Amino acid sequence: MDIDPSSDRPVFKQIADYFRDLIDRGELAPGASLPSEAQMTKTFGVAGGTARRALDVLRGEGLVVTEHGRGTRVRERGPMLRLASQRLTRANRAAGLGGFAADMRALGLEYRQEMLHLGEVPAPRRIAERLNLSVDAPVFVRRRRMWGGGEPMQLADSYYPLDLVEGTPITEENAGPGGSYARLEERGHRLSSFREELHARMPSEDEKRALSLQPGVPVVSLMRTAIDTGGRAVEVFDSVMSADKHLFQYDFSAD
Amino acid sequence: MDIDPSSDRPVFKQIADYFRDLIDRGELAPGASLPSEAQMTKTFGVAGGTARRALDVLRGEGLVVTEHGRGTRVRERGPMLRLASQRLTRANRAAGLGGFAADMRALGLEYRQEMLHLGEVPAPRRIAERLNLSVDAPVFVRRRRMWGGGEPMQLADSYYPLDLVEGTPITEENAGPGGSYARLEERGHRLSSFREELHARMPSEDEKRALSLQPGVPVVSLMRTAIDTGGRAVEVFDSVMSADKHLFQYDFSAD
DNA sequence: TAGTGGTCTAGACCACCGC
DNA sequence: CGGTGGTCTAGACCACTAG
Repeated sequence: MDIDPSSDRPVFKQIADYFRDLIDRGELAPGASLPSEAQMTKTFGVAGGTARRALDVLRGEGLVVTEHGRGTRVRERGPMLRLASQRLTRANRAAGLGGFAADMRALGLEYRQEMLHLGEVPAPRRIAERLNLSVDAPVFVRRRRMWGGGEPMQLADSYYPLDLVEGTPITEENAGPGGSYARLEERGHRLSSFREELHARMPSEDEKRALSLQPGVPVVSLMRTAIDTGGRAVEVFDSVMSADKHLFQYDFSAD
Repeated sequence: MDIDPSSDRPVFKQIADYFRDLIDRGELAPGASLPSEAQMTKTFGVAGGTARRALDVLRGEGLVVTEHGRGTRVRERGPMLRLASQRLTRANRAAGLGGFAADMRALGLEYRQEMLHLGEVPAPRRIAERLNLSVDAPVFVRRRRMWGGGEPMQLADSYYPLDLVEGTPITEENAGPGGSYARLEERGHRLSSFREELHARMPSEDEKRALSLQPGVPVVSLMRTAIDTGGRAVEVFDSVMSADKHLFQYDFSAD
């Protein structure tokens, strides 16, 4: 409890250090309660604001979660979804499941998708670049929120050149068995390769809401471009998901 | 400047919203100064603590950086390093550069590595699992901090089974041309494949210091396992780097 | 209702920056 | 030196949770 007000290190950081240490060492197990702010003012001899700032630090690091009126607890971490590049092989697609559905099925979680938008939009720059179109050229987008195990798992926007999706179920809410990749292949665009680009950052306010993110949890943006055997980019899949719940695995040759 | 003290939304969040909006819309360009806290107390009619909390929010989101005595500015984002899986092909290794050195060379940044530790350590669980050893079995580690363009870029620990590195330059500060992968191949362990596992999270205090991370910037943990043609794991490369400065790209077949 | 967190104030004092 | 952020206090008032 060694808080030293005369130290160079600010008191609120010392208090944060104290609890971080307890958590790291497992003496405060996930789910365990931290003392209330009022308690801390007594045991550490500080004002309420100072106790509060210490907790702010831990919240910002994602170590604890606070519920108004109930107190502050050590965060419990759910299992992580391991997204391996093999999930997108033809064999897996042939099983009749789209990418995300297959992932969730593998984990035994029930799955559902919520369609947020379906229709033509002008291509944002990052999409246009990858589809080899000009910025603001019309593209077809399927914008949805994917749920797994009753929790929002990712925001996923799939973009397609218009000519590839007209008259296919890709423009409908249900893209059919095997997902939209299966539809593209039926239409003669046999998929040849994927490029995935990953980037982590803090979420925007909207993303925090849409994914029910705790404070202090980053998101991963995954952008996947699907290329057909003719070398044409036929889809850009642009998604955002909680970094907390996802781990990405890629296997590749050393040659 | 529409701050409404009677709104449900807390005043400090409204102030944060106001500046976030200016930044998003580009009206406050990277490098531009925000008003001082004292200024804000006047223009928004709030106490100092409230103005400060608004800035805390923006700092936590990584949108602004504050320098003591100098003020708060919109963060300037440096260029991102694109780490493509192709960087580890044999052709690139043959060019005589280790993985990181090649990346930095490609960007025209000068490069240097700082050795933090070189020697035997008991294998942590995550390493032992990947090298197929038991936990705490002795392994050889090269623990270093990589610098690029004068900034710390990553913390990188390479772990090796003891029998693979004894008597090789891998145990020395300079592993020689082509890096340790080249040494392993010379010793008859021709590399066959790599597995990379990525995961993003907020940094620990130590990582923040070692990588000079701004508040509100997540890190990416990249763990790479190198497999030789005999199917043996010959190295685990365990690294942590600023999410701000790195983007990861993987190309793989759709078959 | 008692206990918890959430917001806000007014002011003190210190530390760092740049002129 | 004046201006900037950084820490801390003491207290008011509100909102949510649970018994």
